[in-house]
Amino acid sequence: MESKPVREAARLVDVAKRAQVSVATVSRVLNSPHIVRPDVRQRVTLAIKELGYLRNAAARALRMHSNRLFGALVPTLNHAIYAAMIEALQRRLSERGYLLVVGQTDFSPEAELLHVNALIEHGVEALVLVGEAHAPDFYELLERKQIPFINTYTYQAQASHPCVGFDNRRATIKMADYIMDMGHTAIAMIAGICKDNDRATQRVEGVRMAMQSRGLSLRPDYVVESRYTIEGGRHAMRRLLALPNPPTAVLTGSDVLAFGALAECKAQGVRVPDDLSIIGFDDMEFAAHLEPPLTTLQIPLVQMGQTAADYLLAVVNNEPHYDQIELETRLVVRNTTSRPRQKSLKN
Amino acid sequence: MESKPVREAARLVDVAKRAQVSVATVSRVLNSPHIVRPDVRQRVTLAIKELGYLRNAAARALRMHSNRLFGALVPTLNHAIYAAMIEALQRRLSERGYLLVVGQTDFSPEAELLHVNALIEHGVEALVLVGEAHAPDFYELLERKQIPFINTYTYQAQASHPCVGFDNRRATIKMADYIMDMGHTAIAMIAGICKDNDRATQRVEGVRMAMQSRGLSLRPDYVVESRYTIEGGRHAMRRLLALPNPPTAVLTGSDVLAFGALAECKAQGVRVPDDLSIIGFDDMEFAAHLEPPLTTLQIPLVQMGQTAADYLLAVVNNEPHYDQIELETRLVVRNTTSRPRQKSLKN
DNA sequence: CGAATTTATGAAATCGATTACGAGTTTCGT
DNA sequence: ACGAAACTCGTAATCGATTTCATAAATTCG
Repeated sequence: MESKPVREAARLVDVAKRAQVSVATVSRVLNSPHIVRPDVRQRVTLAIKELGYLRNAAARALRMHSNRLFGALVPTLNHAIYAAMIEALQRRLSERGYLLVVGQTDFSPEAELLHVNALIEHGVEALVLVGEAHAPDFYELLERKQIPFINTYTYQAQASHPCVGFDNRRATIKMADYIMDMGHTAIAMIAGICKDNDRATQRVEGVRMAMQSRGLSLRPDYVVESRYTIEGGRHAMRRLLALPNPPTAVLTGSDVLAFGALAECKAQGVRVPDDLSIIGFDDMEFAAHLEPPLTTLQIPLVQMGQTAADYLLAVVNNEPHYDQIELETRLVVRNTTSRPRQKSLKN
Repeated sequence: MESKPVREAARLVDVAKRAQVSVATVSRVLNSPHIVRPDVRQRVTLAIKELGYLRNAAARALRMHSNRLFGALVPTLNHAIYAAMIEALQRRLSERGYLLVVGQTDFSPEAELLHVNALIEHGVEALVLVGEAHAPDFYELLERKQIPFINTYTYQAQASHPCVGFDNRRATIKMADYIMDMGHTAIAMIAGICKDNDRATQRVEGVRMAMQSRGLSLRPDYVVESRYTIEGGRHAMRRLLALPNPPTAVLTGSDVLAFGALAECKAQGVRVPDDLSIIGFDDMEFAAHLEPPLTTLQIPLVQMGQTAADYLLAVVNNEPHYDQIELETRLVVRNTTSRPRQKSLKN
């Protein structure tokens, strides 16, 4: 059918030939149109349109040492909190003409290290990471390759690496203080899996610290780790309710866990908040629509994605910027928290 | 501080020099190690390690006309169904040594067209798309540039483009048949925004077709479109309940909408399923944990992502493949559906 | 042990866009 | 109308990895 074997993609020289100019000129109308005479510019623009010419980014990147490509490594995209951050990040980058390639680490530093090699080979100019705990080789590699990056979901004023987010310890301290102010002392924590997860670990630490500073202590059997699923939350709550002395308040490391905890309570006839108070973490959309509406800690996910983008954009363009950026969290009090009852649960 | 201005990144020639071989040889140990003598290979491998050499993908892509880079364009990452598909897609691609760049179209064909140019310039070898309705120029561009692609979340045996997913009409027909079999005739639909969204549109059509084939018709005021949020679902349900003759069953285009619908019912004291039946769409994790557990249609999101990856991988490697792939949906009956009551709701 | 193969290696061309440098052209003042 | 300054534009080198082709080394075999 096809008579002439058409070159699938028009190149700069093809445009040049058609517009009767040199490749340099075509390149110029592409990159700095103002230095090209209007009539020539128009001829070239026309040729570009007619041929449907699109730049070859590989050639451009090779010559320019820049790709307009950023990378992001998150534990998984299948958790709303990461997806929401990435959504905002991608959107902002796209506005600035950058592309985003995503990788998933499954909460594993080894997987992260593996991924980052591929990303660097592909010439990403900057990286968005999650958390501050990365493999030792990881930081070393980024340093050696001079790749700007930023840790998200984490903040420490004295952090030795760029970061944007919030202090995970202070976050759960806020939750614990609130619940202790209400009079609770039997406080449990349903956390994410802490291994290789600095955020989950710090959230538990925050609760522990807050309790200790009031002379209380976080009992080991009151700390249950679980995967970030509703089922995980249910399972953890089941364990807590089976204890001889169940807690009167349960703090969680995620709204998803709180969802599960709440569901299990209802299944077992434990009334929330009368018998038991629950606090979530993230303030996802469903939190306000649970029954009763969930008291939780709001996290600025969208702002975090945008800020991460802005930070890296500033760095690669040599613009001024702060290296540690703290964002606000906010305790949203709804109806899963109340003062503890006088008598203990088992009665 | 820095005495000698170290070249930030080692190149192939640097490795060659250090290993006392030519660049050709280094390239060979990288790409087809078996054809180079073991001792030489070892020397080269050592040099690569010592220098921390990483391939320059731009140069490689320029020469090879291939990037090991795929693209995906989804409406948004902030909806679990897209995020879950992308998660599976990315995972599979990563196993095969490919990177994935993601873009978001916000359900807008124009945004999609804009994005795809950037993706092609960056040399993506193949594209994963959502739905079958794309801008006219869009298909033409992909055709001209010879970029393999596949439409997801959609299936038609006679489709003129590659696709993997399910027939959205048949999906809601299944739901409607089920609810009609139970005796319902006053059936409403809470759909997504249908403009520029072929899946949402077809889901409404499916309900309409199923009803018509039993001599019923879908009343215009029983179709409410709304954004894919819980609040959107609540709002839509509020509209339906305010009708002079509210429906006895509500089909939805998403579990998120069903969540909202259910929440609104509870807020208004409408008992589900006694007064009103609700069916979701997607079978997300929370569906099983709502109160009562949600009857819904299960969608093979993970399988869809994997299959899309496998399809495109097969195409770019000239392996055999089917162009239209149908995946199974399954009605998961839980407790938000029952026979309608004898008397109408308003009584 | 030397000729015929087979195998391993290197030199150089190539992919496509950018840009320093220099040549050619226009503008302008006097 | 002539020369200087200001613009435009084209030639050719360059980015780094791959690969063809030719040559050198190793192996086989009579």
